[in-house]
Amino acid sequence: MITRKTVTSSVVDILREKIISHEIEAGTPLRQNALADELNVSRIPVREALLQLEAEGLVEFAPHRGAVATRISVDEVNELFGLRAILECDVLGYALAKITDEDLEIAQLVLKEFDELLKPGADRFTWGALNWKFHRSLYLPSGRKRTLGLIRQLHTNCDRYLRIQIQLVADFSRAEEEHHELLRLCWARDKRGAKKLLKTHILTTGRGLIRAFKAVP
Amino acid sequence: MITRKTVTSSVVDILREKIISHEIEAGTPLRQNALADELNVSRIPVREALLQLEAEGLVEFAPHRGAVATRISVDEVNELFGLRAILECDVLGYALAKITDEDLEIAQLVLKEFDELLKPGADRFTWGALNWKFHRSLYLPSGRKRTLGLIRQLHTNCDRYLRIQIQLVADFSRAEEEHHELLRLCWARDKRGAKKLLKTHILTTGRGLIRAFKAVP
DNA sequence: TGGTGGCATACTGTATACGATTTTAGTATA
DNA sequence: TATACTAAAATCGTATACAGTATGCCACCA
Repeated sequence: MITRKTVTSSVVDILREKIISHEIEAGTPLRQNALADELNVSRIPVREALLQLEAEGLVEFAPHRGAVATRISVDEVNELFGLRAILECDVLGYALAKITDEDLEIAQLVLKEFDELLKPGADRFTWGALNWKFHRSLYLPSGRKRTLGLIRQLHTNCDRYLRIQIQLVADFSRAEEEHHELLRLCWARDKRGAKKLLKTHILTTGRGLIRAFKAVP
Repeated sequence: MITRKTVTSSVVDILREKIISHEIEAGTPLRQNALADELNVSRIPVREALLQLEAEGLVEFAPHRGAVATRISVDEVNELFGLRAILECDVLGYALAKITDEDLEIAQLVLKEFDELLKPGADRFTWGALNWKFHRSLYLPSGRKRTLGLIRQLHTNCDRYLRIQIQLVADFSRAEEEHHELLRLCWARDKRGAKKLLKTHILTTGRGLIRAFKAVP
């Protein structure tokens, strides 16, 4: 099965990555012509990509003034992690009711990839993608597509700010430990314990980010 | 302050209304040419409108096959109302901590509009919009923009299915009573009571809808 | 010198045109 | 009769072209 990719979808991916990685800084106006020239495409796919990114919350449009990479406040970071905590704990509850051993083994494999990442010299920029992959593997059995869609968006937005703090290495390894513990609780089908841990897992990450955020405004 | 409207945004509004009102039925392929001719615009704004509606969950795109009005399952209705219950209760908690008497008076006014609506002969199709207006007025003081955005989308999606059941008149007046009671609890700043009522308010509406849904598949 | 109005420029929004892909209908073959 | 293949039509995706709107600069006036 080959997957056909439209130009627009490629542009979406490229721009999303550039925004998440802060190659495009928050507040930067996104000139359609410039982006089109840079990517060797016409303005139409660029426009359509920007519209999709607006839906994801990464850019904002103003009529006749174009798109701007959104600038986010501390309050909003707080809100994002709060939403994640609520929605992810909820969906985890549904997932644990149905989760199979095979599902858990898949999650285990993702954690293996994580271990690689923590070795020195590894590309830490894939951390966000891998983090999402792990979390998603636990939520997928719930079958709650809408919720998963919302959570995915929240992760994308959170990643933008997680990447600011490279100094969060310590936090990464803490997260890693919590992931292992979380998976253990899932194997035990301990719904209450897993939800509780997940909540603090998400909220402490958020708080750590906000602390670092305030230090370097 | 005049509000400039682009063609695209008008098309979004028109198509959204058509989908919510079931003038465009679920599963219908949305031909870009046909829509463009019908609305006397070119295909570009139609495409861009469809992209936005995809983000709202009202249509789905398949590459080179175009957009289709999404068909929703009972499970998904269930999920939507579940999400509403969680998110709205959460945001109501934050809102009640800050809500002022002026905010509450605004909400009161919206309820007045509601009373008009329940009189015989009134246009029941604006019910969904008004319902959202009331709920929003209670949540707005929270200042949680992201959450409000998500909830708005959920309301739009729920409306599509609420409108199927015109026979839900009884349910409408029940909802109306609950709105008054909810507002009363907000005046009293009874956070726990308000959240509890809101939860059952949303979930019973959802369950009623699903019952009716199963009766007429 | 400070402010207002008008023009030039840059950029966005929309239309039109073209090329690519999918679907469909028809024909040939097993 | 059913299936595989081919050609044509329909539809989508993208490029190019034009029109409308915002922004900045400069002349002009108080």
